[in-house]
Amino acid sequence: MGKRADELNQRLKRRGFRITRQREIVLQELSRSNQHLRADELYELVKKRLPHVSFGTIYRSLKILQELGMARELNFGRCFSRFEATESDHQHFICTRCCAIIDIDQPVVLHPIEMKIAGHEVKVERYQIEFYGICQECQGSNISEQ
Amino acid sequence: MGKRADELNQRLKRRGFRITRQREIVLQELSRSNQHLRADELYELVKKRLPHVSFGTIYRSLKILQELGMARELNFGRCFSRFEATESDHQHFICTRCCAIIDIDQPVVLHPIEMKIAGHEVKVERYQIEFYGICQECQGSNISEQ
DNA sequence: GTATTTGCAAATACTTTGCGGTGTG
DNA sequence: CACACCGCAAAGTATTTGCAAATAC
Repeated sequence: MGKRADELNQRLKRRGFRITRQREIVLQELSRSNQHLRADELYELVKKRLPHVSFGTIYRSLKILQELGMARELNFGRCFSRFEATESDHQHFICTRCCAIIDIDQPVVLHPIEMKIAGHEVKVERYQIEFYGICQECQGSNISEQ
Repeated sequence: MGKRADELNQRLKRRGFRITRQREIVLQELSRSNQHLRADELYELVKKRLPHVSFGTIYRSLKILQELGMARELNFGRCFSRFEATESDHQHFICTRCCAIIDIDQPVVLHPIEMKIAGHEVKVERYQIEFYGICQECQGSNISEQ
């Protein structure tokens, strides 16, 4: 059994959830495709292995995976909701024209001094940086540009 | 006429859009309430001044305001879509429990070196940093934390 | 005058939920 | 063998769209 599936089962068990093939496959497909999947794309992938799976199950599994900290929902402006498995900590570039999402793999670290949020008694657990702009492909389809 | 309305009219004209009371009021209400409004909240505010306004108009005006760079849509995970007027550049803290959004007014600057996104031929136009965590109110109503 | 925009309502898109049957622990 | 979970379908929620009337230019 994969290390990842192991982790999932442990976390499910610890929270009183049951171990099911559906949840395992949803996580597998989400992790395997290193992309940012819309719910319907994930549904199609899972359906190849579980032909009778339903959207309800996809959404319910995603919700639990998020609760377990093994998946994350991404919403960027007007673009669709996307989901990704949370393996590495990385940031995203989002094309404001075509909604393409590109992972920024090298760490973008905020200096401690910049993380001070004075005056607000909040507990910051994580931060997420989104870079917005125009992707290479959309630049190409511009009005005469090299 | 307000400076802000002036700016709106100029931008509308430049893009061949027409100047209408609806668009002016949508922008006014969005700017006046220094909050992050859901579409339905904005609708209620505008409705006080234009009793027959419709959701269609709200959404269409918001889309144009965004196109003109005078409003911005915010989506944070599972929380609703919110809209805000783009006056100052600031970042956001989002409570993962109650979806409260707190503005971080002091600048959080990324050092130039940290903005290099090597290997991707993209044009970064802006970035947005979101801090996630638990807000003061939700910390108070805690039950158990590990 | 005419092309854009509005109000209204219906349609759409995405997600959630109720329920009866199924499978895990 | 009890209770969580699934598949299915229907409902819910947020947003978009078609169209005739109103309005900006």
